[in-house]
Amino acid sequence: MFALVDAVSFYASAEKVFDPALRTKPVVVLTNNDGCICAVCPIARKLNIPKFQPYFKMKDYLAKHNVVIRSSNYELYADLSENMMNVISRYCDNQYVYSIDESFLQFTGFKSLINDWHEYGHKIRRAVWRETKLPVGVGFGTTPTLAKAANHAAKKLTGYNGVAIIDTEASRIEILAKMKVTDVWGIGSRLGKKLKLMNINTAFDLANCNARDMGRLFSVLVERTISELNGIQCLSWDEIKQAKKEIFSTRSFGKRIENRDSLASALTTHCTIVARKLRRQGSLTKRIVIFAASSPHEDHYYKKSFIYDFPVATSDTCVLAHAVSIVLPNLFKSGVRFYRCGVGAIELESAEFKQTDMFNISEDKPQLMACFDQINRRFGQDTLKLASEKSTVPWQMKRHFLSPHFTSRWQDIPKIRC
DNA sequence: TCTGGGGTCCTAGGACCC
DNA sequence: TCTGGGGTCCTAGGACCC
Repeated sequence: MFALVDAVSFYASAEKVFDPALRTKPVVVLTNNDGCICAVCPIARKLNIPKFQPYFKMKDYLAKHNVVIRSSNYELYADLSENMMNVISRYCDNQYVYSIDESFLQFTGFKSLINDWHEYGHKIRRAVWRETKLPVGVGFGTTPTLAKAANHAAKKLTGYNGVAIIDTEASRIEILAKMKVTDVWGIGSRLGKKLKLMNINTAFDLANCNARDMGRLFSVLVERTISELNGIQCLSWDEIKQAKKEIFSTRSFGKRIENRDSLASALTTHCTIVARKLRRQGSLTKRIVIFAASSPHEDHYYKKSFIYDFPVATSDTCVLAHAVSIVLPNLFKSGVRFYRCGVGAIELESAEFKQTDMFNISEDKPQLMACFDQINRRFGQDTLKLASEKSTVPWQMKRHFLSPHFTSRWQDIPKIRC
């Protein structure tokens, strides 16, 4: 049995944790740079506010309905996520954190203790609410994809009230028949359109297709999804947990930049993020891509990327940053109003089995990096940085509606009056 | 005044090699 | 009469997720 536990519109719920006055109000949260709406709380959902619409297009509508707007406060969300995951981890013997607000659970050693999955799901919900004030949905299923489907039912379909279980043929059919095909994990809007032409509308319709045929028609992913919907497990626990094959850091700028130094400092910052993620995963990269672009919404779209190969795989921030300085003269073009840039590690290998070079030309300083990570983990991500990142950041994100840093800044810690 | 997220993986097609 | 393989690497673009 698998479970998927995730928060109800996590970012919006997170905003309500330390600001209880918001709990009865419609709240939406915007992406970086206040670009799009990325989280809509259940109250706001009733106003038919769509996700991933540009904010400026919805601005008037939100104002008209007195919707509370917040910029993404990732420092806060990361802390609340950690608290939430810790509580959940007590209820299983194997947890995989799949995204900031979702985790898959396995109960191998717990089975004898659980005689009622329904009651157990509610137990998890109550504990998370009691300890973190975050509402979660719990879905149980015999495959990861069915657990995802049950989770969808728990939160979106009427009558489930936060917990749903797919463990029998009847419960499987009941839930899948009520789900749109595009609500299935792995089926997006594009595939949804094509499936509709084939008269496949619900998750149950899809489950009844021949997996092999559909695999040939679309992709292996679709084939696996169909099998999983039929209770045939294709994604093993290890596969779910598999190390990432690519690691990217990209961002658009708060305002356009046109000078070379700013672009250099932004790219260096992306290097530090990518290198940090690599080290956390225990990976090294042999190859990175460095890119910069103007806005695709403007005329004269400029986009350029360079591949940089390292002689020896690395996860050293300084080595990655050096690659930026080499590539930059070819990437930067004066007159271009840069809108976005990024760095991606695209050929990863395990740090455990590092291939060294006969002449030992590696410039990695693993101990320095370990120290670097330790200090930044303890005192905040910006405590130590490369000089080339610069301290003044003209390209910083727009976050006009930011809530206080309740958990990560002394002066923002909530005060309780007795 | 101007404004449009961020991350990961897969596939198809071309180029090249033996 | 018609016919010619199989593997790897690279890249761009598509698709999905939250």
